[in-house]
Amino acid sequence: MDNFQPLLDYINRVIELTEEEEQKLCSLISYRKLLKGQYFLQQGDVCKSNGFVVSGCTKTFYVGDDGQEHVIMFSVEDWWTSDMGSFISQKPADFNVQCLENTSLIQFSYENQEKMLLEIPKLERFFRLIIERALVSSQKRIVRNLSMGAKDRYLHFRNVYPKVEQRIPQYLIASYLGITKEFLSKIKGQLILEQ
Amino acid sequence: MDNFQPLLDYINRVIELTEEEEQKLCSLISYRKLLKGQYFLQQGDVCKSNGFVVSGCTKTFYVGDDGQEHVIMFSVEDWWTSDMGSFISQKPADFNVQCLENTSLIQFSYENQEKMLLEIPKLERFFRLIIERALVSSQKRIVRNLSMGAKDRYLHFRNVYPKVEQRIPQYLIASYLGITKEFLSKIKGQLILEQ
DNA sequence: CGTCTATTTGAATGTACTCAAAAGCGGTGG
DNA sequence: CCACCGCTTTTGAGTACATTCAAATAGACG
Repeated sequence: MDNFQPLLDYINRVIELTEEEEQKLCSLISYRKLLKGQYFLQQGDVCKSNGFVVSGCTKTFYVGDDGQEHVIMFSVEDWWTSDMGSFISQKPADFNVQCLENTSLIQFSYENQEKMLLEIPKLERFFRLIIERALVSSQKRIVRNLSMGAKDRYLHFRNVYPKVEQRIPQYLIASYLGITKEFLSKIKGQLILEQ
Repeated sequence: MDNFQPLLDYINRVIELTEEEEQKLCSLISYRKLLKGQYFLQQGDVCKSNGFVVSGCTKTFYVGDDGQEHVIMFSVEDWWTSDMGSFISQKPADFNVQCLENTSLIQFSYENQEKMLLEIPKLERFFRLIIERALVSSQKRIVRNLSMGAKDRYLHFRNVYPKVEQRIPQYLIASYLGITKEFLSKIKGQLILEQ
């Protein structure tokens, strides 16, 4: 399937798959298109598949007891999207995943992912490596949240994901950074005055 | 080696190793004792090994530009300790790992870990699974930091790690929670008044 | 042009921090 | 056994960073 090429490229940057393995893999995944606003996963449902974003963008968010939304992550091209906690345990999800744009993604269902790991053991390594990297990023984010003020967290975000910033509404970025939309607006105002 | 039993038990709770594999594994790891206050890893050094804590306790922390310490995690019995970012890239570490008590741990050196993954492919799965769990915890911690006030974060910590709380000085717990020691003290005072 | 959503602005408030000082708590030695 | 030391915790006053709420402004789209 032509549609799966971005994923195969992504995987082959980490490990090397044979033709055969690629075919096997492609037989176990599926392609899906979602419209802006559609949910890939809803809080309370079991996360039955991991998504690899081919185009578009999703936000993963948590709705607290007070009804407030907290953005956990954005997923753009070549990123994964899911509620990993729900996926690995097959228990109800804590998070929602919703499309911020029309989004195409490749789905790994729980059953098929298990199957492909048994049939293509190399993928164990692949997933270990990418999850290691994700864990490192996650830890670094915790450190930033502990050690930086809101302004520096915003500047960091802007430097690291300049393209992501441009396609996502500011109030969602504020939520991702752990601040209110009003305060982010004030920070931006201040940054403009500074130079 | 008798000393490695806690690790073998831990691994066998996740996957199943044969006698042979256990022996192979044990030939590639080493046992190490550190005293209270000693460093397992220092910021700037390359993290050459992952540690599995058999007894004792370590803190992993980051020293910011302003000189302030930020505790990333505590590792007690049956937990891992390292700077994963440094370990997987073999680049200088951002974090320090220091013993809060006399600590015994099992070391996985970078080279030997690679070797064992090649010789015991099952371990790829093992590490994938435990890292997945670590990533889920890390994400949940981010959510707590975004969605809860300091008091609720403390209560959560106290509920989830009651034993850990008792053996670690309060000012380090404050740092882990992302608040000052003074403020944690005030929260505790307030909690006592409340009931 | 009007409507809807997103962003900005301002004033009042709250949560958590800083700094300084005092109190508590082990351990050690006289 | 008590006095002293170093380290941790507590307390308080003043401050800073970030939030809330309300209202005004700006942008996007039909």
